[in-house]
Amino acid sequence: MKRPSYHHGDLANALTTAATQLAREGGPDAIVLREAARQVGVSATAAYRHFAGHGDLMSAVQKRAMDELAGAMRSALAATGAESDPRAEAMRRLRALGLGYLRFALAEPGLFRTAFCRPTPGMPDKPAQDMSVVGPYQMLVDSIDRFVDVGLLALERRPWAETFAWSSVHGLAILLLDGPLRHCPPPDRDQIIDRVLDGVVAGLTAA
Amino acid sequence: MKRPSYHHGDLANALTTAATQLAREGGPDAIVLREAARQVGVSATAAYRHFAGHGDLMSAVQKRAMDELAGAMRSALAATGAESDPRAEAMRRLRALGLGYLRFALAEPGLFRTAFCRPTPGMPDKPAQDMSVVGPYQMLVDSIDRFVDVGLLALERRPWAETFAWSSVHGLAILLLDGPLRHCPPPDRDQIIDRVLDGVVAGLTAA
DNA sequence: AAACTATGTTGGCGCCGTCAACTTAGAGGA
DNA sequence: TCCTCTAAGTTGACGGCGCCAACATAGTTT
Repeated sequence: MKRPSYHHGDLANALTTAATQLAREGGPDAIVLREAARQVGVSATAAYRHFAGHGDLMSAVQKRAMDELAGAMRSALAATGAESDPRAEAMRRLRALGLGYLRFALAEPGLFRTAFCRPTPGMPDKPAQDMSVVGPYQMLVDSIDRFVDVGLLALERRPWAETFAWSSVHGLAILLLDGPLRHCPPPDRDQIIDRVLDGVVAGLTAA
Repeated sequence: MKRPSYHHGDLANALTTAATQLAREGGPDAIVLREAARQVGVSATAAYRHFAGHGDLMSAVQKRAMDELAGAMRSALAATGAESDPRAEAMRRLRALGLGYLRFALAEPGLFRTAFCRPTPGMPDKPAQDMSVVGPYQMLVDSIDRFVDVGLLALERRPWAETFAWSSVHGLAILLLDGPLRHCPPPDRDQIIDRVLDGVVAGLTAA
């Protein structure tokens, strides 16, 4: 595992990958710059040629995590078969999105927590960070727009509708991962997920 | 600020208070054992006579934070005037609870984040911890039981209904504090909160 | 009064993020 | 071709952290 030349060639990427693996296994707190450098086979301070500091590295990992989440949601959406009734289809797509979100959170808790962890002092906290969320967010917005298109959601109730949906699903993810539901056995868990998705759809489509 | 005697007398409490103040100002990551000891005017290792370690201290702070949250919710509930229509009253109480929850999260972000932060290795993670949440949780359950009592929520939809409500409100809190909504100006914020609470009530009471 | 125990203190370990100063390898112009 | 310049890595050090072992002190008990 010794690199042939003095210069690495793609250290920024290698460090981000190593740090992402750390986050995958232990969440945001497991992202330790020195360990990532160690795994890449480079001195700790070498990282500072490519990252402003720990927060900057973390922010790179966040972006990767968010991309993985977006991918999981995309897959979940793609795995949803077509439907004749457009209303049923709109609901099914929204549920698929939520399910993809939750399944990712449960399958990759470390990455999920990292994706949404609060910007540490020393992190950019620029619009760039919010941009990385555009994948998941845009999918959700599109999915809710369909509700309007097929007449499931009145235009006057459209504003912030996606925020409601996102809040519910995200909150459930947090409660399942870190909250009081964290020791909930999988059968109950699946039932809860179903019920919360029911609530979201009902909350959106209610008169 | 020098204590008169060699023995402090109530060090555990003093440390917890100091640590709680740290958490209030900077969230869970700001809870640093040495700093708490410093502020109390005691050597760092003295804390180990009263706490198993950093995680144990943190867990004590968590309990305090959860108590403060429960207090805020209780106040919010108490501030709600009576209502003639029992259905309207049930809804109003649930909304008051959610509002109290969210206002606390926004007013005391550090404590709120600490209250719900994931058990670190080294923390008990015993039922005791889940017990501390019994205040907020029980209030929510009671409030939703009223929905059943007044016929707003069918019995068959009762299971996990409080989980749905909690997820939505908790998720919104997280998104507002740390998520993509963290720079949302207060007017929009209040509107969002209203809309999400609408969604919760609608999701619960939908046919 | 003596011994015991609960509660502090000091000093030190290994980890962390970060900085300053030095070294190396490779690219580009004379 | 050689020489220089600079981007990319290195070493060594600093202060802060959680934690441990060993020691000191002050109440309590007998």
